[in-house]
Amino acid sequence: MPSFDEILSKPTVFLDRDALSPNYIPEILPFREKEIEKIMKVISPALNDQQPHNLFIYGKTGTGKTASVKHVMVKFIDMGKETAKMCYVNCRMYNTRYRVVQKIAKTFMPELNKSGFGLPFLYEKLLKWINKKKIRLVIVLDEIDMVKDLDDLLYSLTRANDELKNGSVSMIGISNKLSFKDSLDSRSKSSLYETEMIFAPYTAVQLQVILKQRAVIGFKKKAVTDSAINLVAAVTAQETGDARYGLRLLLRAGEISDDKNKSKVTDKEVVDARRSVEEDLAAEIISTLPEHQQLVLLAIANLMLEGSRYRKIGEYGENDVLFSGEVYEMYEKLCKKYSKHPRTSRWLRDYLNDLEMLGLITLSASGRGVRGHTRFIKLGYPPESIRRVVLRLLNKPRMFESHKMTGR
DNA sequence: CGTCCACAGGAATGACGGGCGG
DNA sequence: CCGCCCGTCATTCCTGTGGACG
Repeated sequence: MPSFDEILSKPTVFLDRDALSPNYIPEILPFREKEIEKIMKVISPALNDQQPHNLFIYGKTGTGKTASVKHVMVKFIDMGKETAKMCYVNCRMYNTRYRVVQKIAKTFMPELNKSGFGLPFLYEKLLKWINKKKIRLVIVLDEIDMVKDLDDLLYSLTRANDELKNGSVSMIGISNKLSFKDSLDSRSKSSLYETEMIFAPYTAVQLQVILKQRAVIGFKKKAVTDSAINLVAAVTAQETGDARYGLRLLLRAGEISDDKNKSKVTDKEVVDARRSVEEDLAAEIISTLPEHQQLVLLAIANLMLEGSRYRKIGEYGENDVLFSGEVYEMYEKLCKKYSKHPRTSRWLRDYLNDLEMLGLITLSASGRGVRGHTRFIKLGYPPESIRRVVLRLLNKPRMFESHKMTGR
């Protein structure tokens, strides 16, 4: 049995692992100077007792949107202006109008930190506070496309400005989906898109610089070869250009070196790391999913592996697409196996949309119809990985929420 | 040409749980 | 403690779409 001391005294290539976390905000964000300046420009009126324009930021995952905004936020707060406030809301967690408003209200008025208050009550309280203190409030809505009743939320927040005699409310919306723009009604669209910014994906060369910057902080001197970093950058650029992916790859490569008691991270570790990172990313998302959604994923993965009832090879171009009907059948079968009560097929249709939002599956309209309206379903990750991950979660379950009633 | 199939997604409903005021 | 309000989630019911089929 090893002791903690033994484990901690093991040699390691790391200096500060936190620097490799996607949440780490470095002093300098390379290749985002212009973007940061623009964000500062947009919200600067708040520091001057004026109402800033709303801002919408679009860019693929891992292009530094959140990091840039948070960077600006730190500077904003450093100004120490009493009447200028910023509030960051991650809409993945606060995904309804109610939850968002509650989050904002409780950030500034901790005494409201409980549920049970009605939305109008919280809203009034918030307005009163802004009005009384003449606050210029800037709300950052990260992953704004996750909000289910976004139109209502935007309406409430814009309308606030009509009701306020003093102070104002502005928003910064951040999204990695362009398509969700269409689902907004035109009034909220025009208010949210007063100013618009686009973050382009990093190029391989830019990724190299970014990764090198983090590696210097995160790893011991000379612990990573230049060639390994370049490989990570190349692989990442080739995948999606998602800087987060690159960081994770680097971190995992370091862990592999430590496991093997090597003092250097080389190309070989990067290659090995690549295999496990993909599965990790999926596992992370899947583990936060409710049980029934996991079963749906398992159903899809099974069908992809075993072949589908309707599908004839190559019939609809891609030969690995599924219909929602067969997914539901398989899901019912799995429910039986795990003795859960299946939800209805109506529920499934809504949750397929949710899973698409998370990037776990892809839905595409069959268009000029296979069967009227039907969507093709594809997995965003290799089915073997998904199956492995879900089975692991299903069998050794639930440290949280285990007391929740499942059946009926 | 009408009907049916297989699906999409809107609206209404009801169970549930937290928190309030009395 | 009770009844009530509120938000959330799943179910039920329903209308709409468009190719296949008789």
